[in-house]
Amino acid sequence: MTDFLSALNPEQRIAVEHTEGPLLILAGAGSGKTRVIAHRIAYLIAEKGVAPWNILAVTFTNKAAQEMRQRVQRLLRDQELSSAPLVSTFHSLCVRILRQDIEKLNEKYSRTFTIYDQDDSLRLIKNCMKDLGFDEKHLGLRATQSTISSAKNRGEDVEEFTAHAEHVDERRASIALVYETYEERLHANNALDFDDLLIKTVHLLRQVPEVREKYNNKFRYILVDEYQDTNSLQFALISLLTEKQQNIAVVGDEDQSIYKWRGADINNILDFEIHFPKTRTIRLEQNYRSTQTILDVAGAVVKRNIERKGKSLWTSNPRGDLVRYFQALDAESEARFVAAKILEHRDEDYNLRAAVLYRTNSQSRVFEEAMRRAGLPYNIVGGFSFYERMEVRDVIAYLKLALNPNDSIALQRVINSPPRGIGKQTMEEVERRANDYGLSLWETISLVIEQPEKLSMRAVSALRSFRRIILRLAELAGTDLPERAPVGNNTQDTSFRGQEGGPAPAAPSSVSGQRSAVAIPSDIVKAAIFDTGYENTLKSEKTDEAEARLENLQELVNAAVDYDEQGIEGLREFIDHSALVSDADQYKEEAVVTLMTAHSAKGLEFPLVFIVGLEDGLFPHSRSATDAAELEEERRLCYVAMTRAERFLYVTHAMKRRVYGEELASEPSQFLNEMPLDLIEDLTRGNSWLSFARRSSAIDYEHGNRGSSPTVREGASDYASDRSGYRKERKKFEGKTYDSVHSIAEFFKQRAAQLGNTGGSFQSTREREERNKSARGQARSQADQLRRSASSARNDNPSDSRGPSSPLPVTPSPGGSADFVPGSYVKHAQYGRGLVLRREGVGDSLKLTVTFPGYGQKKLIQKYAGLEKA
DNA sequence: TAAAGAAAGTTTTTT
DNA sequence: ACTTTCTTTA
Repeated sequence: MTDFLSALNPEQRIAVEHTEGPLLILAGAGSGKTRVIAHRIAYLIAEKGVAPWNILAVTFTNKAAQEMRQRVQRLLRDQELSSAPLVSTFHSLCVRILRQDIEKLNEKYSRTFTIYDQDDSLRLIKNCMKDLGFDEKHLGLRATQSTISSAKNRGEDVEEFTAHAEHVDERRASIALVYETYEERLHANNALDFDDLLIKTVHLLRQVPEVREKYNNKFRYILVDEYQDTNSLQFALISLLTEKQQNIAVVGDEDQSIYKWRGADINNILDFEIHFPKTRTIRLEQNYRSTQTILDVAGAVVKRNIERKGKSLWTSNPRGDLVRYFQALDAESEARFVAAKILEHRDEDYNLRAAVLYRTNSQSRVFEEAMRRAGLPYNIVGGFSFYERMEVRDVIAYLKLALNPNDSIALQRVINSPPRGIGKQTMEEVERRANDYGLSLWETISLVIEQPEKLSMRAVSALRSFRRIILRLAELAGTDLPERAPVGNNTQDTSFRGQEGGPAPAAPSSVSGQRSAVAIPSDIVKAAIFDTGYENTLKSEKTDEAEARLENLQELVNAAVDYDEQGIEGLREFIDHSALVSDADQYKEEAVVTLMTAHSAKGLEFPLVFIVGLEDGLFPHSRSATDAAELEEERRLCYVAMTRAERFLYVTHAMKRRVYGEELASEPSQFLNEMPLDLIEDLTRGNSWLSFARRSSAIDYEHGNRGSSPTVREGASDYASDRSGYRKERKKFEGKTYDSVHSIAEFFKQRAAQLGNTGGSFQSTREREERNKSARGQARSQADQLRRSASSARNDNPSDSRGPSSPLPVTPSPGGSADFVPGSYVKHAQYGRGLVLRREGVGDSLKLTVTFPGYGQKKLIQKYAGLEKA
């Protein structure tokens, strides 16, 4: 028999052996937590004789669940098992429970409920807003969705939210109305959104003792991964499930909490010992993944967080190489650099897996192109997942309709795709009458065919053919449908589903009178592609794009084959799966290069990691800039990204970047400044932000120098020798020099002060005044200035490089002289001719950001820099 | 009604 | 830059 303990270190062993009672495992990055969970499950089964079906392990992503399953399976490959332990995500666990027992909740939901993913939910909210007559722009569609979602996650139902809203403001009151309508319609569609999956499960467990009892008895041992990211609903769910046994083991790391924005409550892990009094706590602090250097650099960054208990992570791994840094000109050259480096590494070790981690999905495109050009096979996680592709969603919508024709969102999606002559006007009429009668769109269509009223014959026959298609699919799926919609009464009986908690739909008088054998899932999927005319329409297009779409649909059929044995329940599972797969699930271990967001990378590891786009406003993201807590979350995210690396870590940033199609200059990320510079190797050719940061310790002064250039002193070029001096020596120049190097420190201090951080603790009064002045100057639209400078830079016409006497047509900054406006050219004794990008402050503290060819961007104090117009 | 062309919004992270 | 949505035209 396998010895499940010998491969573990002492702490890991305790974590595995402590099987009874609450257990909190505080596991640092790379400390082998997945290993511990897998061993624990195997140990419970093999050594403690626990039945597999009494074990539940919960993760956040399907990918993590799958990995866990495989690991357990590998450990137990010698055992004869009657079943496998349940390893599931929170959401699929909820679906599993609800598909069994939701009818016991007595909220008139049937077991055949539909799951609305974010996109479906957004469409529904949109419909609600439209019908309520709210202006989508004014209220903000997405903002409304996220407000409602966070209310739901806080456990605020419509009544509570409305009660709060009435006293706040009009906007919130409007959202309350949308919330109310949204909930009504979800219910009328027999649909649950992602939040509902958790909410309804918690309700069910809370309100129905018999169900709670059942699952308490079933799941005698519960394990939760990434516990720091659980929200209050997930906590409630876990508490309810383990109420009786209290055999609950959770694994987490406060430094890797990156989902606060989604309602994750860090207190769940911090207060675990309070929630579960007899908790045994174990710390796993030995890192097996990364080199000492990578750990040191990552640790130095996350140490800046104040909201942190702090723990020490150590490793017996070698020091390894320095972290490598590269400053790119723009996003394209950044991507080229990354591709070139991956190729280089592959010359050494052909199987070296690499990851490129970015903050936002929009950054992925350039990297995709660069990889393709370099001939590197890559795998992209996120962005457009397979199940998010239009054609796939369309076919899934047909399938959803086959199982539940009252799903109005699915119906709206496909009623006219492929085009079958049911246009906007027709749909508006159908929707109007659906509202009047209080029927679903599907029911209304049946009614409208009988009584067309305003509708043209053409529209009616189009509707009739659509109805036939759905009836046919429903028949294949074995869904019982009433021959006709309940005609005539205009009461609000919108849900023909079971009033008494039963799955309702009518008597077993199916369409054709006799029930045909239910088809297997893949056949129904095929029918949804062929019988709907979808395939023919795509085929007749004869474009490459249509070709690709057809291939995707073929892929969908292939995916469905896996569910064939399970019959109609298989189809339902197939559809559930399509709603619940996440981006991270597309990650394939075999891929040479994986492109993904830092968020998606959580839980993964790679020998070679690139963290790209380390720029102010991007990473950390500008949306986090106003809030110190959010900035700390960004920092944790950066920490997560860095600790993915096993052997080689690269950090890069670009000088400029297109945002919304506009080119903007970018500053290096403050996180770069937080890395120990002596552990970083600069791969930039020529001058970079980093080389200036290093040189600062060797610079005495730089103001007023003309002609001769004493600026860069001895030792400045061999920064290798004074790497460590940077921070310490910087202080002595405070408030004296305003050269470009100083401005870097100044820049970061300002940033810290804006965030209300303690970063500016050693600033002088004078500096504070300076900052206040410059803040006023900054108030002007940065984008506007850049647009101006960009346009004049493009135009090399000498008349555009006018001196102070004829400035560009820009508003002069308040109170300042009109000299050196953004867009004009200046001459610097050392750097030569440069373009003014930005100006801040007035009078003596007038500062200019100037870009000099070959030297990059500099921030200069006009008074000292000795600038001339050029 | 559908296709083509114009305008506007979009990008933080995700189950 | 790119995609969705609105407007015009056939």
